[in-house]
Amino acid sequence: MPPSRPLRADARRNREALLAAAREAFLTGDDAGVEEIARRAGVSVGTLYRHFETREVLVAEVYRQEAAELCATPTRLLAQHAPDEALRVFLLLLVEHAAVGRGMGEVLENIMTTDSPVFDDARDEMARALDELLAPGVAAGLIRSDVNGRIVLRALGGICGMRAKGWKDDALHIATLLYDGLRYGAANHG
Amino acid sequence: MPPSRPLRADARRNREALLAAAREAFLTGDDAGVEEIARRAGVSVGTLYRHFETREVLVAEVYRQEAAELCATPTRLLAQHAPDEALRVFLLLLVEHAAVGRGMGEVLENIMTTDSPVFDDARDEMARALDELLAPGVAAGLIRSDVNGRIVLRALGGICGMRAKGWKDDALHIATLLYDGLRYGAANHG
DNA sequence: ACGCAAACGGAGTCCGACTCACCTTACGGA
DNA sequence: TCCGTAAGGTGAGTCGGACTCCGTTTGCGT
Repeated sequence: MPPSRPLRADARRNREALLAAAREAFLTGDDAGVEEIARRAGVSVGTLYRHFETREVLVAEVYRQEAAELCATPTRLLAQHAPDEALRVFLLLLVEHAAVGRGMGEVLENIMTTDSPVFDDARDEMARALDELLAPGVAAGLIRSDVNGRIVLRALGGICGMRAKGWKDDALHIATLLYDGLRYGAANHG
Repeated sequence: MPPSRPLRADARRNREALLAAAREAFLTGDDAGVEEIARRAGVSVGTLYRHFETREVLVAEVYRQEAAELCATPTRLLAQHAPDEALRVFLLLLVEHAAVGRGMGEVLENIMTTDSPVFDDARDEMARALDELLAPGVAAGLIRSDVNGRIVLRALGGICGMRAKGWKDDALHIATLLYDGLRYGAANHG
């Protein structure tokens, strides 16, 4: 049920501006405070808090859109690759995605490693996308059957949260380890 | 070079008390602030900061001791198990260790996924311990050769940072995936 | 045009890490 | 044994960032 009454025009504009400013801030990882985000959006903190209960909710909202985009790729990958290869490509893609800005990685980590209801939507969506990616691999005996989207999601969380200097190479390396782990117990593995 | 002059008696006592209070607070995960830790140690914040530059340094110091204990186990495990089994047991042990208190997990995550010089000692020590554990497995063809302690450490970081409710089961599951990933490319794998 | 609910502004509160100017005390030397 | 002094301790205060509150402004239905 969408809000009983549509937003007033100025309110909708401000909401958009806030999301845009927040996206800019979070994805480039310049960890701006709420004050700064509001300023860049041309509104006051009060307005920011009218639209988003907490900073975290704003973060979640920004990221929900990114996640939606990411969640659309499994279908595309499955159309172009064998199930196991599609999974491998997706894992690497995720690391790339987290690498765009440090902010992104932190949000991904929060989505993946916490229970926070704020991220429920994004989490469910991504788990579903991963299930979609895993199922054909399992069916084909390329992927072990004792895993599901949620587990893979949680396993990826750690990778995305890495904050060390040479983290991207390490993350790719670890994604490969995880991928191989996912194939290890498969019917046709070897 | 240890401090040019030994600590005065009262200073040493207070330092001990602070470490004890901090250990208590961090390992039980009741995330106490510096004020509270100082209070429990029977000193003021000023004194806390005389001994530890920042809260993080205090955390690091508390954890260095835990890490040292953990780092001693690989040798013991190798004496009792085949190299690959020793590695498996160690990974599970680490999850148990992180489960003791939520605080511990967070510190482990920081050690593993950041570059913070504050944790250099603990990190080096743990990477060395893991190398010690990996080497015989690689030599025996049971573990793939393209990994090292640092990589495994970073991979584990994510697991330890998990804050969700049913995290421990998931963590064990993921540790298994990682373990299998580490065996996947081994000479004798299959 | 008018009224008013919806939305906005921004000074102010809260909270936790951290600082600093001043006070206290251990302890080595006379 | 007592003194000088530097090491050590104290806690009110600063700082920064998330969040709140209420007086003011404004879109929009009538």
